[in-house]
Amino acid sequence: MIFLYHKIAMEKYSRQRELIYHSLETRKDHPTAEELYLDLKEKMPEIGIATVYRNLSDLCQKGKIIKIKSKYGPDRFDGNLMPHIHFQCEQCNNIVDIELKSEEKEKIDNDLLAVLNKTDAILTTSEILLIGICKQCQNHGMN
Amino acid sequence: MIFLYHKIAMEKYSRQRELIYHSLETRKDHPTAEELYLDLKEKMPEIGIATVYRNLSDLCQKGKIIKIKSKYGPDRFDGNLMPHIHFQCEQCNNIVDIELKSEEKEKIDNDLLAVLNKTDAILTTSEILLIGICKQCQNHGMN
DNA sequence: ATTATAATGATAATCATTATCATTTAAGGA
DNA sequence: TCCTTAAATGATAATGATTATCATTATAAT
Repeated sequence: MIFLYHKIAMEKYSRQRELIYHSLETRKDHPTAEELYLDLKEKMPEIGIATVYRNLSDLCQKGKIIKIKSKYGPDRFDGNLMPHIHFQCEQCNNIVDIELKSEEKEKIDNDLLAVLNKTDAILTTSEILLIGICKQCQNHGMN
Repeated sequence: MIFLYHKIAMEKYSRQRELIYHSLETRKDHPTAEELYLDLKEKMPEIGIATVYRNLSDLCQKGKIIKIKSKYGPDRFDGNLMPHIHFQCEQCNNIVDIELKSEEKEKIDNDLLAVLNKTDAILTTSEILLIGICKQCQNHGMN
């Protein structure tokens, strides 16, 4: 006899997802999927790159991490959910967080909301990317 | 007798580049390379998609147009060089310009500069993308 | 222990973009 | 006008990043 029944789709634990998430939570940089994959392979040699992409994508959809569309090169991932903006160096392509004090964040949000109010859109989120030349690249010149 | 001499690399006119640039200058939306290609093919059936990508890339480097890294889907291109920010609808993926009055732009720039001054970076440019739900999608619900 | 199914890893497939290269075209003399 | 030169083109191969497929494994509940 066969019983057919529904089961609600539920997340099932996996060591891989745990590792991916924990790594992004603790790293301070913003690795690409491949950079993260190569790093995690050291701790877990059997991990596959598809698993990394799959979980990064899932974690983004659940809002647990953020995908950054890099101005140059492939997408990067960020486990920092605190209000912040990004700075990308146009020479070394590195992206660093710029943390915002709550008063700074409010000021910027207010400016942006004032601008958006002219339209009839609902604001979900905003992304600010500053682009320029970082300290190191100013000193070393072009590599 | 053969004379060898240098010639400064100089831009040579092409009907294709003219068409691509003029189209982006006048369009108010932000097409992807492929969308633009399909549109231009109607006026110039012999145009190739490589030519579109090539010229979009060149025009970007010369600062005559802007490449927008879309939150969803492939890159988009923008011929509007006036100070403005973008709004992308997370349901229909459309991107629209939000023009800034010079006082609004100044306010935002000042906020961002204040934040950046904590670092030692030089600011070249900034990109602001607002994400949310546009008027149409609020009315029609999810398609 | 059994069962159901979510998740994985290998890899094929896809999508967007860039590189290659033979041919065409624009521009500037002869 | 006719040459010459090199930039630009268009077709298409190649690449890079990401997603889909699918047989197998691992988790969690009974």
